[in-house]
Amino acid sequence: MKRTWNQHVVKQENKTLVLSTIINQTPISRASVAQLTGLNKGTVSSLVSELINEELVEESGPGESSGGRRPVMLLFNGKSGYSISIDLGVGYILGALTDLNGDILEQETIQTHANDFDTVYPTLIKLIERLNNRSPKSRYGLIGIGVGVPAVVGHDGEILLAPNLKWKKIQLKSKLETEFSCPVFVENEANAGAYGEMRYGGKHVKRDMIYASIGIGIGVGMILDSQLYSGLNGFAGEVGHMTVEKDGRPCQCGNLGCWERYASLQALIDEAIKRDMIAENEEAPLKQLMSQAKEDNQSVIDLFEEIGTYIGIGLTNCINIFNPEYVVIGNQLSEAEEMLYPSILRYIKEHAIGFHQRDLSIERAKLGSHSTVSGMAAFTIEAFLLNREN
Amino acid sequence: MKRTWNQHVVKQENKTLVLSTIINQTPISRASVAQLTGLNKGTVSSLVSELINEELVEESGPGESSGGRRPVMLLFNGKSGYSISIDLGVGYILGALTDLNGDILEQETIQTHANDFDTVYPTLIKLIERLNNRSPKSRYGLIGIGVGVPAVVGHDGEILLAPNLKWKKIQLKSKLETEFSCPVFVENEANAGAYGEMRYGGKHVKRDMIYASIGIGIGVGMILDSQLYSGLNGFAGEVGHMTVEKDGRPCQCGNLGCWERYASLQALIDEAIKRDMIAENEEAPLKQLMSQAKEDNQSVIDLFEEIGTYIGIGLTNCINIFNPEYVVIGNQLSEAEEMLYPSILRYIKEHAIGFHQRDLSIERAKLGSHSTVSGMAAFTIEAFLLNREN
DNA sequence: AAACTTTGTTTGTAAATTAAACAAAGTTTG
DNA sequence: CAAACTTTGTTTAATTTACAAACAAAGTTT
Repeated sequence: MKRTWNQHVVKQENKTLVLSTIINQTPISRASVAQLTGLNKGTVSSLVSELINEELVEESGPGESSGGRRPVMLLFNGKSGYSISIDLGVGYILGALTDLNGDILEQETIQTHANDFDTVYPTLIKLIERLNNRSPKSRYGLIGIGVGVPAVVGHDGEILLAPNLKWKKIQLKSKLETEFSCPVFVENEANAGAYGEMRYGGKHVKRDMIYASIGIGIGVGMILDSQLYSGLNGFAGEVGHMTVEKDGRPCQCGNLGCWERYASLQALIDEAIKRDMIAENEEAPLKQLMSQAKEDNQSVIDLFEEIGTYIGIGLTNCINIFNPEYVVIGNQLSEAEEMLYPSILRYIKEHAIGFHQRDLSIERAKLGSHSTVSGMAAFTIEAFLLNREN
Repeated sequence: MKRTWNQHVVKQENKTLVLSTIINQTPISRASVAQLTGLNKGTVSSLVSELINEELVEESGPGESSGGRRPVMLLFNGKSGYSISIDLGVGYILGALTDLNGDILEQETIQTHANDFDTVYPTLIKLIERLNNRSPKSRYGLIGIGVGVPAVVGHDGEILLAPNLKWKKIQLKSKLETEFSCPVFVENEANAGAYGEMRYGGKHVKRDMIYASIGIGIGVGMILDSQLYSGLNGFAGEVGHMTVEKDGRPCQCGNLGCWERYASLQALIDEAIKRDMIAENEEAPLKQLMSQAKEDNQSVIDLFEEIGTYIGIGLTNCINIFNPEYVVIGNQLSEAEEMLYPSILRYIKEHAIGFHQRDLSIERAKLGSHSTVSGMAAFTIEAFLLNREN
């Protein structure tokens, strides 16, 4: 007979609750799980034994007694499956093989010279195949593939527009699903970065967070109430095109005075060229400028301060609008932390609403260049763990 | 014996589901409820009979047959309880008595001349008492009181700061709860307005919406995924203090170039005085200016266009950030629709990201000056209907 | 008028949680 | 050091709830 739908849902939810409690509080005893979740000890016991059968949970040795029988500690088994995550950037592809803990086991970066899809796609396929071949044997094998792209991505995983890659309307998700017969997730790179920083970027989960991905362009991922917010069509967060100066510099997007034109890596490069600090075809412009600043070149230092101030302006807007707990700065420009942060922090301190500064932290991305890849891994893993029909 | 928690929750959720289906699709038969919710016919029958006992649902006559036995139509009974909602503004208090449908049965506006709490509070109490006395007899009586204030309100209902009222740290919620022994809800006026427009402002519920309350100041309420977003400490949405011009006009908040300094009613008045269009102590400045504009006073028309353009700048930022389905403009300045909208729409059309314009509508608040009051009613009613322990 | 349809109720069953008893393995205390 | 207490984890019986299926009621169609 078919399962009675709602009872089934209750069980599934409780099982998921038990599993995520074990993941978050590992190692933990059955008794503590029961106390934390509010479920009955018996219920926890039976659900845990199912999870052990499914190889998602393991018993480790006995723990410390607290005045009675010693508890049997439970561990989440992150080795029962693997995910492959890709950070598909402009000029590079970063691929990573992770276990279900999100820990990176293998990784590979490829420098790309052409960005057109027909060149990139075969490279991508081969990269995924190589990573997959290097994955250890496991019960569930490859549980999914996640790809982060600097693009406007629809809710259905379609790449609608990637200006810097010059891509338009590409069904990457369904192509990869056909190729590898496993679930595929495609997301905006800043959204993925935000999620990665929330999940793996610190001791405790961050409920309300703004992740500013400041590279060639600026993207912002928003975590609101512990959930990624992505708007009606799945392409919110184009905060880079927020007006910060009326009748300001023209932007490709058609607007004037966009934040991105003042506070991105591209803006830094453009200004540096204009001011004869670097050559137009400089290979590593950011490194060049950073070393000049370290050599006390005052005009370069001033330029960094200018850019920092503009970053501060945009972040202040975000803070006033969202009142987040954390602001996390990631992607390439965050490498110039030393030169930029003082002016960023100064602007925010002087201009953001006082209330909103009370519980606010501003940090550099803890995962460095792996924010996006880790976020995509988290999406993939959670989709697998939370939506199992079992 | 105590209820087994999770089974209880399932039943409660299903009952709530049945009830909201009846509310949203009224009139509807048991069979249709079963089909819409996916619940079994028997389950629906038993839940409906409980709801009828609780006087929340009524049977009306038989409906149209569709080739078989005629269905018994079910109606939501909005008369089994009443809520009182208050829009506590600067210079006025608007109070309304509503039924559980959110329909306003009685209302009263009081013009206040002093805004200090010790003067306003007794007036407020008397207003609520008068409205309560006028309420019909009903099973549940006064199910709650909702108050919308132009203030930063904490999650616990404390008024932290209301600059225009010059209030600070006022425990309005607990005071009123002691006074009237019923649940009390205090919310920011723009948040309430957003919620009101979502619930009662049109045929279908709006999932992603920005409600801009443009009065003396500017507040913005955000509905994201059908939920009011209010940030970590419950005081997000101070979008009025978003920088739109670097090194621009100074604001009381301490920042420079805040949106509110360019696009609010106060900004309109300030500029009009500066340009000698109205006197400094003009009683109804907005009406004055509107009639001047209607008399083809070009410089006044230009001023409205300027303000409209600035409103457009801020709204464009919101659109680019949130990618909402609807932008709704409410509060006093929305009365000047005629003079402002062309320039607002023009700016947005020319500057917002194209993708985000695809499914976007920009509207004037459908509920006019009742957005806030209706939103507070919705909060109160839903808290009652959805959180009954029964 | 007989056959079919749709609505709504009733009845027996299956699934899942819970409480409570019990077993196991420590710790504390007199 | 043994008896008493504590904590952990399992087992069992009871309870709750939803569901499927049968049934009753009230139409429509042929």
